[in-house]
Amino acid sequence: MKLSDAEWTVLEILWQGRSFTLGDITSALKNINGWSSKTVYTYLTRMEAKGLVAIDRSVSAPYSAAIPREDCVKSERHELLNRAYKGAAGDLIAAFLKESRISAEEKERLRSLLDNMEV
Amino acid sequence: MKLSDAEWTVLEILWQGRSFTLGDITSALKNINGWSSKTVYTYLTRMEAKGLVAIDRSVSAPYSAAIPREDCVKSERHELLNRAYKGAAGDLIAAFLKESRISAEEKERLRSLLDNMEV
DNA sequence: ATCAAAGGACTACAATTGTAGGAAAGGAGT
DNA sequence: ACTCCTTTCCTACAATTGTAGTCCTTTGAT
Repeated sequence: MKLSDAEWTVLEILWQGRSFTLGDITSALKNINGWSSKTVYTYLTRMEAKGLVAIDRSVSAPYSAAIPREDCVKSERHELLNRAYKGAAGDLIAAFLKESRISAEEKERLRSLLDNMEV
Repeated sequence: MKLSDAEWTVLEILWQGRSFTLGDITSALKNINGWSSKTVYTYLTRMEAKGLVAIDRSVSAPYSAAIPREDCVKSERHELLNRAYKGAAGDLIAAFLKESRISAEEKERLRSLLDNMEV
């Protein structure tokens, strides 16, 4: 499931866990990109049709995420891995390592992940 | 510069380095997704307008990439990092490490990258 | 009970993307 | 020079995405 920027933005709100009203979502997004509530509503219904958003019209806060964030994150990871690195995770990880500044604790964490990997 | 799947596919051909004719590209893509040469031509010209493809109509193989692959790979990396990890490279790298099987040599390479990073 | 604000359903419309068709022009073979 | 295949240029058209407007209903506030 390939998300557009806007869809991702909407889901970031919904992934805060609870259910929301249209007003909740609109005001949360107002600070980010100033959409009208109509626009937000359009997204919500279109995203319901795609299975990204759940709408329970019988309750007062009807909107919630229908897909876990981790699923989306994972598919973005795989997209990058396959598109840009043809599956070569080592190269990808090396590229991120080279261009990121990583704290000493992070380095420790990664080192121990490496050490504890089953080959 | 955000590439669609189709654009990425076209560029993968062009990134093979040399210049191409329309026929070259069409037949290279035929095995992948069977586009008509009209479709390929449409992509090439649209992508020229976006600065992704260079077309030199005065030579016999007019089409080549106008943007290096590494630039696109890098922007995909950043997109993932910011969208899904809010810039936390350590988490992202950890996720890739956890879900990939990496050879012993790769592990060595990564370990020494880690060791040689300036903090 | 009334009235304004919020929400829902439907519609709209331009830009982008995916996928070509047709007509015209150029080049390669005979 | 004639013909055929390829390439170019222009046009088309449906689906998706971004961004609402309208009109009707509901609900909360006084």
